Amino acid sequence: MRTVDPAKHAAKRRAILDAAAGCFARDGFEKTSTADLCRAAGISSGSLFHYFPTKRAVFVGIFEADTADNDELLAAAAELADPWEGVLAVVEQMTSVLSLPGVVRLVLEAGAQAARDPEFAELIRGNDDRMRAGLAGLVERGVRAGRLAPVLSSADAGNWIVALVDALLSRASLDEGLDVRHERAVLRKVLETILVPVG
Amino acid sequence: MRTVDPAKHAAKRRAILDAAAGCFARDGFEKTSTADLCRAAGISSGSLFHYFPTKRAVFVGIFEADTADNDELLAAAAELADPWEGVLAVVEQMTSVLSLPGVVRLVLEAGAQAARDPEFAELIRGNDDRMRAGLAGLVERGVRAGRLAPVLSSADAGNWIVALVDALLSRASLDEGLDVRHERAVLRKVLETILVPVG
DNA sequence: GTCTATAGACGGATAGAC
DNA sequence: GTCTATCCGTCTATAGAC
Repeated sequence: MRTVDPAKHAAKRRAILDAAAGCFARDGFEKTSTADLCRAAGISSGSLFHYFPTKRAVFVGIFEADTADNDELLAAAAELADPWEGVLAVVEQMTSVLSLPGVVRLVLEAGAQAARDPEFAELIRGNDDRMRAGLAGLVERGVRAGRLAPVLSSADAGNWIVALVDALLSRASLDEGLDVRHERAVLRKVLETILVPVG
Repeated sequence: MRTVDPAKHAAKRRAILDAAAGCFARDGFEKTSTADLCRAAGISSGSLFHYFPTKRAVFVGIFEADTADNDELLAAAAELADPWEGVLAVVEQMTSVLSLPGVVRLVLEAGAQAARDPEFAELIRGNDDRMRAGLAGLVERGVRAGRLAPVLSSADAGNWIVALVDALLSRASLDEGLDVRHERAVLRKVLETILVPVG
């Protein structure tokens, strides 16, 4: 008999990843034990290692899921008529997690882990690269349409938009009382100064 | 002993911190064992715990030492006649560690640790605050002298200069092959666009 | 004999993987 | 639940300066 239901398998996997994300965000990768993961997901240790070969695989799995989300976001932005609006939409979405401390911490943890896990770093960098390329494309379109007159090349602009968002995230994680609304406004001002929307 | 030699004690402490910084940068806080620290510093566990009560205290000690360094840097910059040059000097110094992968990784690790160690976060944030305030002061002086015409308030400018540098650091940690020279040039261009040096 | 500095063994606890 | 490995920090012991 076929005891394998792929949909159910994927759903369980996702449920484990969701529970694990909370653990990793709260305690970090190293200090999260596999027992913690089992408890959070409400499963046995046998079950955990059925779905993932190692603790690391659980952590990596969380960020593999991000790739698709980012592509969606960029595709949606690319469909907007105004590239400047597209840039703003992407930035807004990227900074929307500022109100979710767990996500910010998870990003921090990913950065630290990537520093000593080259394979994982490649995954993270791949995600970032897509984001940078997508934003660079939006800027380039804006330039061609005469909508943007950036002081940087499109490629540099894409890179630094992502960098600015990252900087805001990391500061938010350190400064609990940060005025998110204000900083987002300043970020927008900086973007305007660099990208120079026209018309 | 009456004859405690404070200089010798401080020197040994510093030597341990230096050795530890390498370990923490390479392996992270959690994965660095106290035995690793002892090996790196060439001392015994008894000695290590004579100078520091816990492993965490060693880690924290590394960043406590930074406070003084930053203050020095800001003081030196404040003495320059031209505030814009002062800003550039500070930024140059802050980004000089880009070629030292160890330092970059240590910064990453600090961010991750701060996310779950409020007391340590306060130390890091304190260091950052001084930096932000110092830069804001430089910008403010530039404005009063008619040397700068920034598109942001001085306080916001100080905040975002630090953010820009942080952004560059975090990107460098992920992307080994980053063209540091180019990115520093772009950073300078961005600073010029935001701060608008006049004359 | 008191104090600092050093060394290194050891214990109780906990981890990951199965 | 098992099994092996590892870890942090304590504890005891030794050496020398006063």
